[in-house]
Amino acid sequence: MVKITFPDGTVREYEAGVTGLEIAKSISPRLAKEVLSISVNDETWDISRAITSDASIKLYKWEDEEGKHAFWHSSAHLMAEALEALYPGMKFGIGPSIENGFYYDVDPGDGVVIRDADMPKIEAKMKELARLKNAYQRSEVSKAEALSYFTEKNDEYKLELINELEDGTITFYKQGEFTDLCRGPHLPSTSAIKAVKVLSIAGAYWRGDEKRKQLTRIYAITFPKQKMLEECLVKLEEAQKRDHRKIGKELELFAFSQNVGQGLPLWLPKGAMLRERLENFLKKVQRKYGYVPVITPHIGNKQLYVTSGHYAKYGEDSFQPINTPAEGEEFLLKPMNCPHHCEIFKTKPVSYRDLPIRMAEFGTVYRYEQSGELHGLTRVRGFTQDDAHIFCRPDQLKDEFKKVIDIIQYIFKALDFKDYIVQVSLRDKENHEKYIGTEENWEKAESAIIEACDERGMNTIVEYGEAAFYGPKLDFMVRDAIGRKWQLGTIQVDYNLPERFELEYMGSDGVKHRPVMIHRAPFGSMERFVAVLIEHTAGKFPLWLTPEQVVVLPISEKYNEYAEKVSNVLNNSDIRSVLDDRNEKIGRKIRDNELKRIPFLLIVGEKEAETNTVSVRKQGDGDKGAMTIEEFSAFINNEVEEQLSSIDK
RNA sequence: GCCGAUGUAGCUCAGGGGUAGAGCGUUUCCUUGGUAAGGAAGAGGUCAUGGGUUCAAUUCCCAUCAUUGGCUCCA
Repeated sequence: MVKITFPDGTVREYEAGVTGLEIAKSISPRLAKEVLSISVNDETWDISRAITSDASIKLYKWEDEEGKHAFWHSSAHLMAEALEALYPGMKFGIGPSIENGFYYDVDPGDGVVIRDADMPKIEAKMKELARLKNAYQRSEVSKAEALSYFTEKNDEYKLELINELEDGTITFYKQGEFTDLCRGPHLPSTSAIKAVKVLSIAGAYWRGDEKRKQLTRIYAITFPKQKMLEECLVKLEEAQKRDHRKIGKELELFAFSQNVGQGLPLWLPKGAMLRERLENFLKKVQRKYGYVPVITPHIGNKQLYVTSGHYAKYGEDSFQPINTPAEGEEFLLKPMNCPHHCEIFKTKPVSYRDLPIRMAEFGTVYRYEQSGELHGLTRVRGFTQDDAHIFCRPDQLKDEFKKVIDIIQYIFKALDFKDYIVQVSLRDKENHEKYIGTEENWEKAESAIIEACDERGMNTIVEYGEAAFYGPKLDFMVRDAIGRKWQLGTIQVDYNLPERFELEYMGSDGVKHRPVMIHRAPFGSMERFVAVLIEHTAGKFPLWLTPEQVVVLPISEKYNEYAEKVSNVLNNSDIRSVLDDRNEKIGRKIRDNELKRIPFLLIVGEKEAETNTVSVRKQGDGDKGAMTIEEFSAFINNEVEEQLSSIDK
């Protein structure tokens, strides 16, 4: 007998060799139907694997990440089996489960290309194989056996993986005709896989290394029920409707032109209005925090970036230098603002009493991003950073850092970004070539960030190797509509640029000292921030931000004059109002303006003109009754006021 | 940059070896209306660009450019 301890602490006895599935059966038939994997002493196992000694266990269902993982990982093997059947001789890389489904990286052999058009074929084969209800059979193999199996199969990718494993830890899983190197766990059989969708096909470098061969990555998702697949597809479709590229076009916020160049966004009037309001909002916050505005040119002498170290690191990712024919000087379109700000710091002697100096600039920068990386407004070649550099004394660093955290959290709260990830990006200690500066300064910078986060009680994740080349960062990441993570706000501690630019201040001791720099951008880039904002709000911006707050709709042409008067009165009291005097019926005007996500529609006809009132219609909420123009104007201004003041609470 | 996909009217898209279609929008006219699409008529396209195959290419092939799903990169 073995003693099995459950998560709630209860202990039950079972025959030695009992499986997870049998334990589930002993609890309830329903659980037995739903259980997908099990953890045995914190190791995840197949539910069909025999437990031979006392253990603490936890059973996982679809609702648990571990359960989904087993399901999708098993599905990846099923897909591999299907691919092997369809493309004999195919070689396999890795096939993990991911957040939403799974993929398999495969090498179909020279000259064989798997195209989008092949996706239905793969899907059909997977369904056909799943119906065979083959069991996933686990076996422990020696390294020699493992190597010989894949040597026979001529699969160099698997051989590479096996060579990195230790003998005695290697397991194979086999279902039907397909055997794979795998740690598991897997489902008992393929029978649970009822719904299959191959989602996309893409290239992916073997082991993520662009110098190595590019394999074909096939993304797919599976479910235990057909209905779940349908729901998932509907969700994907809904998410696509929030795509900022689509809404940006619909609402006339921004555009791209081939004649201007790829990755160079054009802000249309409404988008520019939105962005301007965001900028003004941040400027106001920054004034409160003691920032001073600076303005620097769009180009700078190449030497500036050689000094900063950016040129050595990113010279190739910059637009090529502009030459002055007479002097033969080289200028770069500025890829970042910090060197310019360092030069501002140097314009006069600085005393320790002057610090911290907080220089802020909405600085437009240009980077020659790889063409395959460009994406709507989230990844562009010309963008505006809400940049600032704080020059401070070492003893002020942590406090300044915390204040920047406060600003970013304030901004995110104001725009209702609740789900964000705060990432501490540290250096990869193994990889010295990636970074500049002394060990000592890196230690200081990294601990300053970690301590500041602790003192602000922040929930952070730590990533090694994600630091900037000159210093560690704290990054605020937000997901877009289709689940991709984007870095928005960022705070970076930098001991290196002050060194390179020989920045100094006079200390209280009468000796010159080196200041520390904090680079920070709460929005990150205006372009990316607006993109994510569009996707979060689906284009329904908060009243205080939206380019058009009110549209006045006359019932017929007879009331155009009154409607225009209403609109003018509102505009004069700082409400952004426009007139829709098209020759259309009222129903049509309401529909069109609702689709444009206008927060308030004012319907005016005979009644309203006689009584100096407006009929108010709130977006998505229908008729709200009549008000006088003054009442409405006060109401809107009050709403805006309240929205903004509620952020402070 | 690499692998795949896409490129037809302002927008969303259909079509297909014999030089093109729908819906929406736009223009004009009719209509003057009460809370999510009033009616009619018209304009609008070197079918991304450049080559090739063919009697004939927007359609097939190749290249380029742009967009796009990923990979790599991201100061």
